[in-house]
Amino acid sequence: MSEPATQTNLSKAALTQEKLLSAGIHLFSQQGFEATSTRQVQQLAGVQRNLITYHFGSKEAFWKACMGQLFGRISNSMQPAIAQSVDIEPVERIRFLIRRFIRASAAHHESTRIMFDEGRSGNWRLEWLIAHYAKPFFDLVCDLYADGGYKDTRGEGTLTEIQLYYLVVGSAAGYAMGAEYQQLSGSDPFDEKLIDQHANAMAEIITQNLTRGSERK
Amino acid sequence: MSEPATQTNLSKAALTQEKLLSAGIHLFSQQGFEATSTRQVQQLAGVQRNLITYHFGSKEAFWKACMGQLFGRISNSMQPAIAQSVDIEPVERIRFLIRRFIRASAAHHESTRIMFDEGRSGNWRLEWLIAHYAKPFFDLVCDLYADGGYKDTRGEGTLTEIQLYYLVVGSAAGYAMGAEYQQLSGSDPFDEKLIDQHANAMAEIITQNLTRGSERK
DNA sequence: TAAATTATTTGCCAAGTGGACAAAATTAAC
DNA sequence: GTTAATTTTGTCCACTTGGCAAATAATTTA
Repeated sequence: MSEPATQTNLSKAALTQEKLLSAGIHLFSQQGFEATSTRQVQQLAGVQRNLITYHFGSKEAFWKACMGQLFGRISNSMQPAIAQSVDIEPVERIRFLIRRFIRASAAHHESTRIMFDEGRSGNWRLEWLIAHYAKPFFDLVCDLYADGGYKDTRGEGTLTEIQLYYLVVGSAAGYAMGAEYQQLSGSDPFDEKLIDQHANAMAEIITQNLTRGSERK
Repeated sequence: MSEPATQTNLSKAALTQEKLLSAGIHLFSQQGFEATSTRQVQQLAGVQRNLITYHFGSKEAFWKACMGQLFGRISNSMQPAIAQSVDIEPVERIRFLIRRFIRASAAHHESTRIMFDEGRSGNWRLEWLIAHYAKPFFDLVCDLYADGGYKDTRGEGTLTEIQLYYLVVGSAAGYAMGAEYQQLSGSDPFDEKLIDQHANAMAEIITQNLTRGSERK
């Protein structure tokens, strides 16, 4: 009666968990961890009041489960692309991966909000996010940065690795701030054509700056 | 005894207000509006418990006062630069203003956090921020976008106005997320040299993409 | 089908919060 | 010295929250 369910459980319980995770991802990303109550999550999920404790043990464990699911989705989208593009010429590969990442940022805009929330002050959530998501992604950026020849021109008009990281991540801010985007521009941030345009432009902008840096040298 | 103080008041009361505003800006930007209590603000400010109500009337009015001060600082830094650069050649002016804005974003990184918080869902705070800050700034971006000749090449590898807006604003995400930046890169985001490098690189990147667009035409 | 395990529902609480009102006490102004 | 401005202290009360525990229901197993 008191043992948490395992992942191998079948439909009913698994469905409840899925509903909770979806609601949790949404609310944690919209309001942050502290401002989100488990009751709120359960209500949005349309399930009864104590099922988070039952299925996940605690609010903290539930948050980690939500993040695992959210960043797992992104990983599922990026990892194959990363692996399959190893043989492509570096600059073209960067272009490809940037486009891919921008589209993933739009599709999973909750992740941007989460990072914007938790990146401000150090706590156990930031630790978790860095270890499971930010650090691996930053390492990838560093690898691509080196492959693209950025390092040779450092310091002139070029970005450091971490600045490049935030340029890419930050450019997805519009997806995280749908309400503001909408009110400022009058257009829908999730319009597929606009997302593609954004993805293409970012790929151009960054590799272009990279290439120019090489030419300058 | 119950009338709020006017701005013309002298030192003692004015000092209390300043301390409250500084603490309020810090906490609102660090935790968001809902998660920040007036007691917390007063404690950080080192003043007694009911002075927010006394000096500002309510938490809501206090928030607006904080935002007025914060965005006023940015305005004080940007407006003269905008006015004094009207005669400079468009692309060079864009370069100049971008550098200026990036430095202001680093100096007043609270503003980025606030926008990242409030841009997510529409409420009276977003209304206020858009009317007093985001809209005027977005209009400026649109003007510069037009002056720079972006409009002629739209749709190829270039950004829309709103995408450009978020590219610039979002690239300052690193200043808003000091803890994450620090842990990822090991360096201090507020190092003056790094800020300058960032400002210069952003100016290069954007005008370069702009120029390339024109050449393509 | 009975027993056992898993899952959901409901009751409850102990503690804490938070903004605002009110009145006293202190300080400054005139 | 009287008046007004400012600070300090007291208090309220509705509301929230995470979690524990027990009751009920559903599902599985023997």
